[in-house]
Amino acid sequence: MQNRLLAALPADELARLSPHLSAVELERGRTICEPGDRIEHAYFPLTGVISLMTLMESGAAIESAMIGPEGAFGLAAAAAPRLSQGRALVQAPLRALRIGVVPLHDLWLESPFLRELADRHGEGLYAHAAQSVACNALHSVEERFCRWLLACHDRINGDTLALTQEFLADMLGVQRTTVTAVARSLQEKGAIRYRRGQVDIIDRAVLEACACECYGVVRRAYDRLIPTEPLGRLRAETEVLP
Amino acid sequence: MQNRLLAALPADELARLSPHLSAVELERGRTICEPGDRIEHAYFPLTGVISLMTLMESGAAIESAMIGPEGAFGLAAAAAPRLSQGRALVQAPLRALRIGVVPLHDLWLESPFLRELADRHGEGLYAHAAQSVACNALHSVEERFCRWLLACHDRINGDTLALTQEFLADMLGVQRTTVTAVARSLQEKGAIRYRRGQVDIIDRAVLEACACECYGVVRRAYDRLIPTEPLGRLRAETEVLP
DNA sequence: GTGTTTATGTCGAGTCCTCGACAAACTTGG
DNA sequence: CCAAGTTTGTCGAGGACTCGACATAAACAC
Repeated sequence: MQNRLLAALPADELARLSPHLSAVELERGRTICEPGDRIEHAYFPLTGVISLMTLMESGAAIESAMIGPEGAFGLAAAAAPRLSQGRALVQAPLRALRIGVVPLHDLWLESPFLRELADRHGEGLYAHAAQSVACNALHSVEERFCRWLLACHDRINGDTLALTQEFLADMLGVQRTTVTAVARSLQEKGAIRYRRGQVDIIDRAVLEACACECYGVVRRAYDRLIPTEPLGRLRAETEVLP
Repeated sequence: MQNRLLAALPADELARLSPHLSAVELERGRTICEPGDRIEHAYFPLTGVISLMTLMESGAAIESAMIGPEGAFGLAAAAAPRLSQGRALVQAPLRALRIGVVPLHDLWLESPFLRELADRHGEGLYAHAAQSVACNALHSVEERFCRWLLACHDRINGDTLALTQEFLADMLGVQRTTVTAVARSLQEKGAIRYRRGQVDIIDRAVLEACACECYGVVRRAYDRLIPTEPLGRLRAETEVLP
């Protein structure tokens, strides 16, 4: 798997970035940023998931958006120093290319492509969060559970997610007992199999049938926003995309 | 009241923008953009509220963020042509300065201040949406109702909001009967008074006590992000802000 | 004023989810 | 193997909100 943002950069610009990119692997559960931390590096996932979490006074931490190989964490800091709004948490084991914000800023100054990609990525994150606002207001826990599994599955290699029900309950902002009930129901439907701390995706079709529209909406938004191949000279400046 | 983004621009740059700014007044209920529409103008509210709504297949339309004199609609289109993600709806009667995306883009090309403000504003919108994700998952309708009223109150002149309970129910993504019950409860507490199609804010302190933390969190996020006075030459590029 | 439309009030059954408590099963470390 | 910790299963009472249905009241058109 490769990173879609890096893949969208023209080859010569990617070559300029390369000397500053270093490969990192981060285990599940690691936090990249806490709220208010200054963003020091941008991460371009190759595989794995970074969850952007909103922290509440009660201690609850809920996922507001998800970043995988289709995007990057910290891209907003390419333009100017930024503090992290929420917590950035490694949700599924991460292989990523990392770059300091200073060299990233240097390329950002010179590359209209990178600037355009950063803007589009920001739009994608907003689209994800905005959809989740409505999703959390309107959809059942089962629908949201399936949506979340699918989004995660898209961003990892393999069909196995390492996570506890307790953890997932936090991400969705619901009780653990509710997650237990939903997980059992989905297992009976043949969509997943789970054991202690692990969920296997058995049948994506069933999951998609049980998920709300939000999964597809967000996925299509990213597909429109983030190209899958390098931007041509003209396209970046003229093509009308949301 | 004036627009905080315009107020944050250096005087000479604002002067360059001025010839292209035209004053507009839009009545409540008017839609500025539907999903997928190309954004043609940016709006800098002087007073009033633009709601960014997420539309669902069911026809439900839920507010994901709110724009008032602290921000602008369509600023993302300053960088490059953009399509509207959701519906932009005039929520409270709007007096705004409007500018075509073309002249806005021209200044954007030359002004690092405008670019920085646009980025920060995008961060603010994301913060608003991300907070709402958690809010909708965790907080009661009464808390969210109060939060919404306060946010709206901040952005208008006066203490009266023209809206029906049905409409507010849609915005919050709940049943109208639930809104009716909550409104009555708040009236009994002396926080508001309402009649057909109208809500008066009587006691902000009571509303704040009944609202969830999200109101303050989002407000402080905007206060950090969007300056209240013109950016100095150095500040825009160096000051560390989220 | 009259009739129509729109907004609000009310009621009750039903559902989804919460919240606390505790038991059972698995995992890990000594 | 045993003890400790963690994860999952289960139960039940209760609450918040849904959903449909219908009554009432205000605003508006004519």
